[in-house]
Amino acid sequence: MATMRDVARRAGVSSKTVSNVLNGYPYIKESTRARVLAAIDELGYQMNISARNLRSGRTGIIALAVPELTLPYFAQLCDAVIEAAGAKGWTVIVEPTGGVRERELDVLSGVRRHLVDGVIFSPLALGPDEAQYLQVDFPLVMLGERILHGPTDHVAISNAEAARTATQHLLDLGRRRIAVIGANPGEVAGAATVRLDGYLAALEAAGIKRDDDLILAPGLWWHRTAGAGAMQRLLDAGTQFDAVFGFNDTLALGALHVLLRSGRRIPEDVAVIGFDDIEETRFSMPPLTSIEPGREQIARTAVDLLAERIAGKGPTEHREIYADFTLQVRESTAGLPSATRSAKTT
Amino acid sequence: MATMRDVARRAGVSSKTVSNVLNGYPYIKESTRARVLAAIDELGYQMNISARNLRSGRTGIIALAVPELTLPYFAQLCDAVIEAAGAKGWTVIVEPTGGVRERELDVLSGVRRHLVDGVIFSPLALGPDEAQYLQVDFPLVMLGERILHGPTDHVAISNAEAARTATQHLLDLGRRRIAVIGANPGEVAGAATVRLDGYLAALEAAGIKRDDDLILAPGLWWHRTAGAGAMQRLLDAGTQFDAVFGFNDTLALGALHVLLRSGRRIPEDVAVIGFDDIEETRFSMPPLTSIEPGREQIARTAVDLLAERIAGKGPTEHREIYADFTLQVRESTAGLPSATRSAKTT
DNA sequence: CTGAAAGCGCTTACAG
DNA sequence: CTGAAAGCGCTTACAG
Repeated sequence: MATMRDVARRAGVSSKTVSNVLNGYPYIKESTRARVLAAIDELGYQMNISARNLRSGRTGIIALAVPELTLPYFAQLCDAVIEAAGAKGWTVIVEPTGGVRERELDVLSGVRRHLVDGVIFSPLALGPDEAQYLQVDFPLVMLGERILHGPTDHVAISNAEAARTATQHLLDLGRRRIAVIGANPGEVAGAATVRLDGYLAALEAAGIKRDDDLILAPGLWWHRTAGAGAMQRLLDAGTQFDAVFGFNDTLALGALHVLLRSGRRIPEDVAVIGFDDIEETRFSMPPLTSIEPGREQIARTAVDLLAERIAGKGPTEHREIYADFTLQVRESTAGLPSATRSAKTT
Repeated sequence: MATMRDVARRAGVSSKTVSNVLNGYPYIKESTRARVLAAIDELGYQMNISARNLRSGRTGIIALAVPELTLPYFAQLCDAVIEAAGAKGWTVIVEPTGGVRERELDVLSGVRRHLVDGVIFSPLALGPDEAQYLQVDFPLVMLGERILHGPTDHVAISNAEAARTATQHLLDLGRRRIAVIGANPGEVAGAATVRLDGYLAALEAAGIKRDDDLILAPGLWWHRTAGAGAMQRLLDAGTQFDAVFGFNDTLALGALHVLLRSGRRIPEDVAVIGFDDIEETRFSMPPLTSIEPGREQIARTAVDLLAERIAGKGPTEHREIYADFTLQVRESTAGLPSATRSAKTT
């Protein structure tokens, strides 16, 4: 494989000049640049990123660590981050941790520190007691709710407010027995806790008493199957309810499935709302009302903050940005008289 | 940040000895090893992977390049490859290409050649005329149908046979007007072409003439919305049909949505079948019959083949492995009298 | 079982 | 506008 030195020799210059050409250094005679580029082309030269990295510390690569790609929220988040980073000329490597503690610590331990310029990290296993691990010597931007107010920049969903809005939407429709799927007993911090707070706040403001029978814990992984299981337990218990709030869309879609199986009419008997606004919400029957959490904004902001830190800019203190959410009303709560339903996709 | 030399100094040895300890070299006095490990611990030393890489060429990292994570098939494939690679002690970096030609060429050009020990690559933009680009000087395993019989190891779905099985399943149910969504006119090779071949073969065997009105092209990206659009066009055209075969599950689910909107009963009026067996198939109403393409096997085989190539083993000639598929019959084709429908999730 | 020397392929800092 | 020297932090090849 050709090295920079080979290119230099062929072009009749020093390797410094080749390096200058490749790095866009402006003060190069046009004829020199042309000769260098020709030599690069002829030799099929590709720079060795490890070597450049070893010397300069830069790689042009950032890492995005998330729990699991099978959860649509994270898959869509990845695509959005890749998009935002690409606009800045960066490559993203995605590092799924499986929500495994050890692999999440790896992200922070710096094992791959030298491969990337910075890291965007959405933890699942690590919690609020472990903020000390975030004290790292590389640019790091945190996502999610597991560790708030840590020592780094942080981009988060306005979870409590969004959950309150979702609950209020159901209350506005006249629902009073609203089940939630997503509680995580024992969790001190995390999306589950914060969203539950928002739910409870809305109930309290409406003068409705908390009923623990309506608060369901589907487990750590918010897949469809967990939502289906939780809903089945609620039905089996015979608890009365007229609405369901899934703390993410896959939980809500799993619950919706079980409700339809049981013969409930949606939303007449039970209104259903989710959270994340994944693509699939538009295609369930009926389409699922959801909270759009500001995914694009989260991705863009995380990349922007990281870019500043990598450039050594930004304020000394860490920043906490909360993205803007939107309630997306669809038929799973709003309903439509079936006569006016269109065959067109909403 | 501490270097190997710092560790060596602290332990009173040479950096070679530190290197030996870290790389599991067996012939080290136990007391020496203990001193080195203690020094590593005290200094919080982390090896610089770029430096090791520059010298040795090994990184312990493999790249997986796929079009887009928002497509559930690829998200689930990623998780499966990460799992299979992790069992071998490898880290995976995921490189979404967006199906953009230039970024797919980047994967092969070696820009990041020095960051990874090998690459697993599922192209979308690159096609059969471009097999020459696969002639690279690093271990590469190809996935998908875009470039068959290239110069590298290849793992593929038994697409034609699987599509034939899916079509035969519909024929066995007595369906005769089977629409397909997923054709890609102008494509010379790819999943669309091969699956269409399988469909046509099944029809021919059953003595049914091809009807181009039933062959729908949803575009390059097989998202739900593309499936919905294609189905809407079919309905608008007034073409009669009694079954739909979506070339992937998201196309089928988009079509299913439009069919339900239009008031069709599934499967009584129209039977629907997909391809990929994504998690969501179990939660649509009705649940979607699909082809499980052997995802786990594909992931495991791709990693195994790559491991052999990285180790410099394996036969000189390239290998082509076809994964085993399974037809997963669910209610979108089989139906169930509603009386016997259980509230349980299948 | 361990060490001293050389070098992987770049970029930095300094000249000119 | 361009070059010669040094060095980033490891591992290889060779001694002992």
